[in-house]
Amino acid sequence: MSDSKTRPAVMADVARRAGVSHQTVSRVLNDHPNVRPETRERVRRAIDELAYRRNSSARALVTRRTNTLGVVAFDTTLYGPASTLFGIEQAAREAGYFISIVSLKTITAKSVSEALDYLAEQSVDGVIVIAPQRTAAEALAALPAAVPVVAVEGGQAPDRPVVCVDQRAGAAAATQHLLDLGHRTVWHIAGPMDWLEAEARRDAWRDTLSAAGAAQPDVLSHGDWSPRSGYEAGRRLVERRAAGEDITAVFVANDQMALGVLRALREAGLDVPRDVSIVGFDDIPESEFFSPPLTTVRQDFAALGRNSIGVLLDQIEDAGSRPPPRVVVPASLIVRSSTTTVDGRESTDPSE
Amino acid sequence: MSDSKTRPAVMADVARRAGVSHQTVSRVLNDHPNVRPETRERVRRAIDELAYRRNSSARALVTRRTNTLGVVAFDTTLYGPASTLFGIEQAAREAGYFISIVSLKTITAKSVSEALDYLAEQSVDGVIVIAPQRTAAEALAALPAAVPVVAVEGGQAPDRPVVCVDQRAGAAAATQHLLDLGHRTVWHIAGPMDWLEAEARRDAWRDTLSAAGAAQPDVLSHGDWSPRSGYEAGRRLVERRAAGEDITAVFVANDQMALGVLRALREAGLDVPRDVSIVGFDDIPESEFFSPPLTTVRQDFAALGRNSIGVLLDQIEDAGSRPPPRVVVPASLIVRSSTTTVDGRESTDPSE
DNA sequence: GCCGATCCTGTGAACGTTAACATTGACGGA
DNA sequence: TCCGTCAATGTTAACGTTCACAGGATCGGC
Repeated sequence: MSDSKTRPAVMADVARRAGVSHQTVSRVLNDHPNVRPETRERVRRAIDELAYRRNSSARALVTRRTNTLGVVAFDTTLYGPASTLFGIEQAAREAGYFISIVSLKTITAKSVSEALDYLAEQSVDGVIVIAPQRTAAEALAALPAAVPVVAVEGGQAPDRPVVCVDQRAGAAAATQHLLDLGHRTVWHIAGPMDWLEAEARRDAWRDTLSAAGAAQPDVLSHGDWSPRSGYEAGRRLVERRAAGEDITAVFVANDQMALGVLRALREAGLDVPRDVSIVGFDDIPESEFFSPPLTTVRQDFAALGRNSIGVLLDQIEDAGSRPPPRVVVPASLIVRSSTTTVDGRESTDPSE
Repeated sequence: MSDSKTRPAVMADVARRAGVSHQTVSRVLNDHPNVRPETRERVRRAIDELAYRRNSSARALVTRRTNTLGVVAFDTTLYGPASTLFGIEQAAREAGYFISIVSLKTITAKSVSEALDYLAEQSVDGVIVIAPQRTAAEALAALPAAVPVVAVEGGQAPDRPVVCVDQRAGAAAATQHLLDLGHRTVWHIAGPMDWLEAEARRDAWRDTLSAAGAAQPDVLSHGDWSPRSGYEAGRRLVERRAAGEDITAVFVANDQMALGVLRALREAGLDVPRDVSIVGFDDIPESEFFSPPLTTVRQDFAALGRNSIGVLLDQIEDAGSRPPPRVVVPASLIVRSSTTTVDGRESTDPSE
């Protein structure tokens, strides 16, 4: 006789049990004010007794809101994207939204557009695109916005909201730190030029050197973020030093590549920081335990995620009324032992 | 006159434009065979012209299928979970399913149960729980299964399908590798004992020593997977060596901790692998560029993800008819330069 | 030329919720 | 006393699909 094995209870069942109409049940569910406390309580009890859960599809059908946000990401295996995603998910759940995710293997205009299509099919209420590459940012800018979209690290999309870390400030701090230590100039191992972050870091490095009146060497090498490419860049660095080039300080565009550089230098018998000072970018959990522990720039991914959700929800609330905001999250220099004064003393204190 | 600014087209609009009934449109959309090719084409054209997309909520309402799978994960910032998640997402999308994700900050019976509730509210068709901890696995086992669930790394849940990496085989290979190099015995730095993987690796390490007739030292230390905890374990190792203990080979439960160990050993003036051989577990991208490059065990996360989805879809198809499967994905030893023969020669070739 | 089978298409009714509007009392001021 | 207001509740109609069923062609076989 019990309904344990039959299909789950619906609103009408609850209504019957509580002796009210289904609409009253709906009102209780949606915290509508005009319900007598006593009635509300009765409905609540009926809901509990029947283990009723409202059907989200039916609700979405009539409200035209799925309460779901889409996220398009690229290589969520990397520390940065993974952390950003995590931050986004936390913030979304807190705001009562579900997160539906699409991870791209390759990032092209086509794949980005397909991902958005895919999410549109699920009728998400809004989309966050983690688009650190020029291709992705451009693809995004070109797309007609059927739903609200915010880009994370998405360059200067003219009329699209963007949330990003202050790459330039981070890179400037890294470069300035090395200059403050007395290095005549700072070399740079850059990330792939398709990446906006790589470009921003390189530009800020150049500008900082320029502002300090220091020599502006060419980019030593363009890596692909991987430790391997850092290793190769490191070997090139070693060669150029052997050829007489005066390289004492290097700003590497991310920590993983910095790891490869450290390894190449060690193999060549060079000591970090005595012979060469190294600064990375990202502050991955491993960086503190590299040999030596890496001076690097930390990005606040949690804030990035929170702000993305914040901006997106704003967009959803009042679609297109306000101008698209551009939110910048700070980055901070973390000084460890891979940097020292140019004369090779052990201290890492720039004031010494 | 155009409907560009009005609300999006629905099936009836398409039907009208194609001169058919809405039901025929539905048939075209669902690849129903009994539609004249010519009609089908006409409908297709109308769909394109109106940029029609079917409403997934309405569809879900009547089919009782959302085509969405839930994933409950813990700390998706770690390489392992992030990779697993990536694999799951790829496989799901290929199978035509959406992925809705919940990342837990803390993993308790309560938080797991809440996450499942949360996903149930979204009426997902099934759930994958990445539950590498005993707490999670037990919470999962205790929960009544409203929807099909598969556990990834979920221990021996008696009547719940489980997909996992062959931790034991991986750990055994690591230990045996060190024994084959001539080490009298192998020490172990374990992961947190709440984690099933940590336990499996430790047990397999013990069993391998036992089978080889080697001495079975106590676990050197229990870390928490972090480089820092590995560093601390490494210092303890150094102390015990200084106290005269004969420690020449260590199997560390993951790569990040192994990194910390490497650092502690280097600080103490010990050389890896000359003084101590180290094997890790996970093969994170950085491992190849540690100093020295780390011998480790690689897990096939992509296969893990694919299989999870496969098993889950099977469960959804015929709920509870077949016995819950247990799928094991292989792990493979990757030999690099952090291990060598006991007499300290440089070679890493066990046959030498 | 008829008949059943098969292919194609249309009609009407779900699915379970919320929105819009209607109804009922109770209350207070004129 | 009467009427307007407001709080509490009920009634009915969407929302946009798919499902079940019904019908009209078409075809092959006799």
